[in-house]
Amino acid sequence: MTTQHDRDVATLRAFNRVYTSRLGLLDTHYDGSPFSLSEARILYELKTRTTSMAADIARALRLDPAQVSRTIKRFSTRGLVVARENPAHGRHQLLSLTEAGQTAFAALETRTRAAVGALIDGLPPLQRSRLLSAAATLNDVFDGGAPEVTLRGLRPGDLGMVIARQALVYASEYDWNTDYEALIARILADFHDNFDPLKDDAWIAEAGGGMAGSIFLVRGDQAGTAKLRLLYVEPDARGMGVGQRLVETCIARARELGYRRMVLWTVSVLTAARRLYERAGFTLVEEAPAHRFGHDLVDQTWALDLEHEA
Amino acid sequence: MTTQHDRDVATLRAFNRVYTSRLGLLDTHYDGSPFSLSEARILYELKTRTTSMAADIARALRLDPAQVSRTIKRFSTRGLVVARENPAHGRHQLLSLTEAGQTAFAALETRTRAAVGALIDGLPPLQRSRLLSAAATLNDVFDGGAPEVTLRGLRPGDLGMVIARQALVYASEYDWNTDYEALIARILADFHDNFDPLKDDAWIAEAGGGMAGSIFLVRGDQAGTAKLRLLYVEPDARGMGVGQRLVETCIARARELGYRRMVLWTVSVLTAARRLYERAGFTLVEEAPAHRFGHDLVDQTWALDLEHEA
DNA sequence: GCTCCAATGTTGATTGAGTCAATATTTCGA
DNA sequence: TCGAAATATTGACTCAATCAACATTGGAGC
Repeated sequence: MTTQHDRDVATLRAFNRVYTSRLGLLDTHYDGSPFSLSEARILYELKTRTTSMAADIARALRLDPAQVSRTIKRFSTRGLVVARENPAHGRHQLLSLTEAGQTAFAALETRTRAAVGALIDGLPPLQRSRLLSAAATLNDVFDGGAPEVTLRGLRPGDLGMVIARQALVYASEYDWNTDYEALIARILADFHDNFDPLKDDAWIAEAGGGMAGSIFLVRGDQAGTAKLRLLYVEPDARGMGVGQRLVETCIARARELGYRRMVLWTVSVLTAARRLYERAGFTLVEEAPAHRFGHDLVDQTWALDLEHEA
Repeated sequence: MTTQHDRDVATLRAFNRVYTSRLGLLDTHYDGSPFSLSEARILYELKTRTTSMAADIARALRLDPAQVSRTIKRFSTRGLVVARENPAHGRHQLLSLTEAGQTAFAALETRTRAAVGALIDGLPPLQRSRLLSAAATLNDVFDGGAPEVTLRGLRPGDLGMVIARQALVYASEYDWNTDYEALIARILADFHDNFDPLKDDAWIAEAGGGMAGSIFLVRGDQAGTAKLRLLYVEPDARGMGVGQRLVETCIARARELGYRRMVLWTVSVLTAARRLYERAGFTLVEEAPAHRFGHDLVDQTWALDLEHEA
């Protein structure tokens, strides 16, 4: 039996093979280029970090200091690099490109850009955009550090994404049918059409360039009562405090807008959400069985007094 | 000034650098492994293509025949590979792994899988899923051949994706406001709630694992009249015949369901869609200016007689 | 039949990549 | 002040990569 983990490993290994055979040539020794791949990488480091030690380059590129030393020596004899003494530290030497080195680098850049450009241009638009968005994602995953969670207001496409993600996730996790999707589509259409900036609000949580969650604040049926609606956290973003931030932000805004009470409707199977509500001070005020989304569920109403809480 | 193309090239080159420094070690010479990266690649080819010539391997891996020859020779002396004469062709030799070769390969596989698995497990869930989906996309872009366009029925999440993509694309291309998003959210909620399999239908076009377009068939106000709604083609998938296939499929289904006439509502700025309608035989029956989605647009109604056409 | 050509596989030669070990030098902290 | 750690270099070695030369074989074309 193959687990998801096995399949993930296979995917990544296949990617590795594809990369080595199809893309690896991207940086390799173009016909007639005076630089090998390794030399080009070192040259790139010399250019970007204007003054640097050989040891810095070795660390950045995970190369052996011996190899860097020899490469720098070759560059020196070719007149591409000069090593100045560091007055502040006798053992460090400051490497920098000469005029000739700058010129050689520029020529290499031009050639590389042209080659990469040709590869991109050779792809049909769909493939190109898929390639580039995947490449950008990988850059961010490996170079972007820990993904930061940010909250923002609604933008075009957000309503649809909220509908799509919730419908898909609850269909796969709880086997809910598409009644749920239609329900939230209508809720969000109403939210937009009745939107009053003094009574309503909404937030999208973003992490790593994608949606990580969402929450909506809507006026309730009675004056002074707000409704918290459609709290959602992406499965992959769980455990990052996204839900708590959304709930807290929503409650704080409700207070700002002068609401005295907040209610929300949910169903009992959504246990992760339940914990968030409890933590925020909500209490369960009503429960009733209901047949929804193809299942026998238990409707719940939770409420929070906004006046007599911290 | 930097064009989009320049940025794309930079993205891909950054990806290349990130890959070489962060992921390149994936296949490299694990401590104590008896195989170098190049040897491991050749071993992999020997395993997967059960019998093969050295020349095949050289072509597959874009290696020099000389290098393959020498590597195979090393493998032979280590007892990992045997070369049998090809009775059909005296110059070709059939290479295959010995028992020892199979064992060595299996050990290498185990070690590699463990290393890749450790890398995956070391990532937080969000990063992991982003990495894997990007890797899968790249595999498909480079190994999957031309993306095939397929049509399918609705699944959970589709309504939301249709809303999200149309809202986002028309906002960026025509600067429409979010009224449009709310409008189609309501249209699709109604579509779901009133759905009758004998009168309504919907299709999602897929290409390369993502949505490439969509179209909806809905019963009209008058008996015998169908409405074509929400035709949409992803910008990246334009020019692939997606729109035409959607329209043709929709019309064919309308005929099947016994409709005698088909109408559609659109606005005049959607010129690409207009061409599709004309091509399918629709004729413009009504035009009226209207202020919609934050702009002065021209509403259009098109109609197609389903009885007296091919 | 024959010749020419292309493909296959091998070997030699050379340069660079990659790794390990040893060493000289310098700085910095205990 | 001493020793640890970092920097830079050199030697030694194996493999990767590339080019050139060459022998061998099968097949296309005559």
